[in-house]
Amino acid sequence: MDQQYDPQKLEAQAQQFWAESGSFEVVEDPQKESYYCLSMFPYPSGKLHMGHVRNYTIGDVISRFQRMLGKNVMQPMGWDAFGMPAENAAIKNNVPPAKWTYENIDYMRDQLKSLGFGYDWKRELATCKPEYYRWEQWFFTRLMERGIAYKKTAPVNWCPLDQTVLANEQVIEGCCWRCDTPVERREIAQWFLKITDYAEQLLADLDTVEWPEQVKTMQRNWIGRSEGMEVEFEVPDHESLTIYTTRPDTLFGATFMAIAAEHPLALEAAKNNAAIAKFIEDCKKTNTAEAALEKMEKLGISLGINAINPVNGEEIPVWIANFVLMGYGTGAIMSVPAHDQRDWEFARKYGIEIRQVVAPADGSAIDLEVASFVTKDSVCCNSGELDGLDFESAFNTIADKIEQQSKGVRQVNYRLRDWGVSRQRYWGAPIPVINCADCGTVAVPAQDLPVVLPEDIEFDGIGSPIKSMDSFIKTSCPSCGKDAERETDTFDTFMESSWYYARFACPGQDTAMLDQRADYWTPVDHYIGGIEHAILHLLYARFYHKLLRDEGLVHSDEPFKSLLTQGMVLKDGSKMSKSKGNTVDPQQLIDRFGADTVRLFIMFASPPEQSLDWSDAGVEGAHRFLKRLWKAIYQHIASFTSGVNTDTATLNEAQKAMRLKLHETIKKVSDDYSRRLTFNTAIAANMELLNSVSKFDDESPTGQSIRQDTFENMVLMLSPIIPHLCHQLWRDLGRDSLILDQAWPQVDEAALVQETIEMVVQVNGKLRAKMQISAGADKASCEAMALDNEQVQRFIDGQPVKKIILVPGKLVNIVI
RNA sequence: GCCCGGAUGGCGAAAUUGGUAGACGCAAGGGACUUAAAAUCCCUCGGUAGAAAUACUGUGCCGGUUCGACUCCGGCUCCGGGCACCA
Repeated sequence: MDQQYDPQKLEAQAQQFWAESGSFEVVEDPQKESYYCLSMFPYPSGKLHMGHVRNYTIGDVISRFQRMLGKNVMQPMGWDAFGMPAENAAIKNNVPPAKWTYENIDYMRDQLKSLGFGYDWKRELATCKPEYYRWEQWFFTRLMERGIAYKKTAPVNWCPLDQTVLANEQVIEGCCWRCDTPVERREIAQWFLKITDYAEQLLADLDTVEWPEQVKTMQRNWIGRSEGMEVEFEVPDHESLTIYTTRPDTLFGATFMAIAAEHPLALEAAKNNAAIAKFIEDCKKTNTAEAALEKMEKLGISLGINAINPVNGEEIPVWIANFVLMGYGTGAIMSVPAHDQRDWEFARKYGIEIRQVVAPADGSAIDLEVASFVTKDSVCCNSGELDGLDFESAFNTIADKIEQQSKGVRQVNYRLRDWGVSRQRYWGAPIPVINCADCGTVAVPAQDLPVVLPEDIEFDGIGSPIKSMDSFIKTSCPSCGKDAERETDTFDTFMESSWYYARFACPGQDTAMLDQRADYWTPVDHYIGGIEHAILHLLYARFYHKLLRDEGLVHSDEPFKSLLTQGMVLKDGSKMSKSKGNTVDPQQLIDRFGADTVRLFIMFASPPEQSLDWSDAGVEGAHRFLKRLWKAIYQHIASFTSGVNTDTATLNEAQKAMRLKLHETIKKVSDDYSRRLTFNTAIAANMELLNSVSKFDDESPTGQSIRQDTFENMVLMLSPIIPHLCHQLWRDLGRDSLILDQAWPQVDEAALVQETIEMVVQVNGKLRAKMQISAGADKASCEAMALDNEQVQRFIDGQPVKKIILVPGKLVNIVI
């Protein structure tokens, strides 16, 4: 064993050993319990950032720990390789997106290897490769057949100068990022997947997964199930207006109707009213992002026509309002300003009546001059036969009546909208559709797949190059054989990331999307990734898994059994990003301190779900611990001769205390690794253990054996986090087995038994004394000893004791 | 705007089921070793008062429940994440 800890040398050796022995290559083994540990694959942006290092270290620690529990662990890695940054880089550096992407992948793969992650590299995939996306294209054609994929118009951000579609992130304060032209909203035909058909399942199955409650709540809110009614309002001389409301109990309070700018009734009115046409035109000049829509000023214009309220026959005016969207519900609402805040603001602005029709159930007063009153804990008033009824009774009474009169129906609605998968961009998987003048949209037949994205292109950034590439576009109709054109839109990159986890199980499969190996490995046992993916990616992947199931390709309902959402990596209180200039390059730290130091610090600095504030000084602290550990073991083996021999019957007090500390640590650390996933406290416990064993200077054969046993267990416990160092130390401790294949340490319950314990004594809940008492002491003797304590007597000061609360083994609280 | 989180010493954090607030580490200060520095080792380290023992006080703010609250409840403030074409 070297006297000095030399991470560069030792890490290179360990990594070479793992690569040469194929230590992390796995195959299906029905005899062993499988464990699929997956970290969200990276976008190959150039080089690893600290968020990646954190994500992949967490996954690697869990994988190595599960392997020590005897499971058949699969941990793959790949590349989420399509997306806009490659296009941006292409413009900036004048290099084709494909070349840029492949070079980044090569560089980042080396970085991952230098961090010692235990990936099965034989399973590596990149989503931009035709052998990957061909199955996505094939699956899409299956979804077209099943009616899950369909085409409809939807709004996009449009730059009128560049004549191109913009992503939300390319719209800066309402203007095009490239030419600063004000952006417009434009309706174009796009492909959608009917995720709304699966809304109920996506909601219900959330109860079956072990995910953070926070994420489940976010998904529930996103799906947004609501029970309400569609109600029809007659409009004299026009088609009637159907609205959706979750509050039919407030129908008597409707004082106007509001419809979307794209609503047929609005478009009809615009034909002979210039002011209305102008207003509709203005509505198009807003961003399509929800945040922008919600923050903009509420504006409207009256159509000058009235609708008839079916509950009381009242005529109320119809307005166009910019906060009503055609894509939600029916594109029309009834407005009850007294009991909806948006309606309230709108009514105040345009001087519309605010009529209270429900009051707080607890009888408290409300002030409609200040704000609307919206809770469902309410009682009806000013509402005819509904007066005095609570929300539920009023809902049912009015719903029954409206349904009897055929003026509306009960309706469950979801906030969730169908998934728009078309992107008007170049660097993505081509949508496998051919547009024929006679046959319409025709799916590309399976034998003609993949539709390969041309990679050798000139990219100017203004529009996708394949949109003007005849060699790509011109083809013949698979149905009638006549000249036809390919679809030039590509898929949303969430399509690729929605099924990669299943494809990892089936490397080399080139005749099918998935095979039976997917059933051995999926669902993923543990999925690890950023909290920023809590809704979109995780919801789409859940949806896709159900689609795969319904196609018979997998046989489970959910893709990810348990989920760990890691927090952000921050520097000086804000997220590390290039734009803020506060990034720390992991590579420099790896080169300087070694991968183990980086892994240790990142796992020690905070628990995985919390944000992590980067500290360069903390890294040095982590490095110091590794040097201390090395030195302690070096000194130990210099004098250690005997084998491990701990005859526990004859131990002295210090020896018993050392074994107690070791087994307390094993117990705590096992719980931290398996149940709590708090690796920071697992590391802290091992630091304490090192501090204890360093003070344990018993050089007797028994003492040495206890020290050897302690070090062996410490190295085992730390090996998932600092695998290179532990790989070496295990051998230096005289073990010729491979630490990777060692079993996780076992707690010796006998070592945990103590004769005396410390109890805390409180007077009126305040800590006043501590006492040593025999572990088996009964209630009475605990109380007697506590009352007898001098310090306690001082605080009781002769006052009568009202009661004594005893928490066994912990504390006595004397109440006076 | 809507949804979801978070806030504990100079800093990162710990306190797992309502039961000793600050484990572990960083930084800082003092000391040992050294010609010197680095490295290493030892000591101190929430605040106030005190030589000390110790006392009081302290977990973003205001209030509540409880023998007992960082932990539970109600109301705020500030910070972070997501909001459907960033991944």
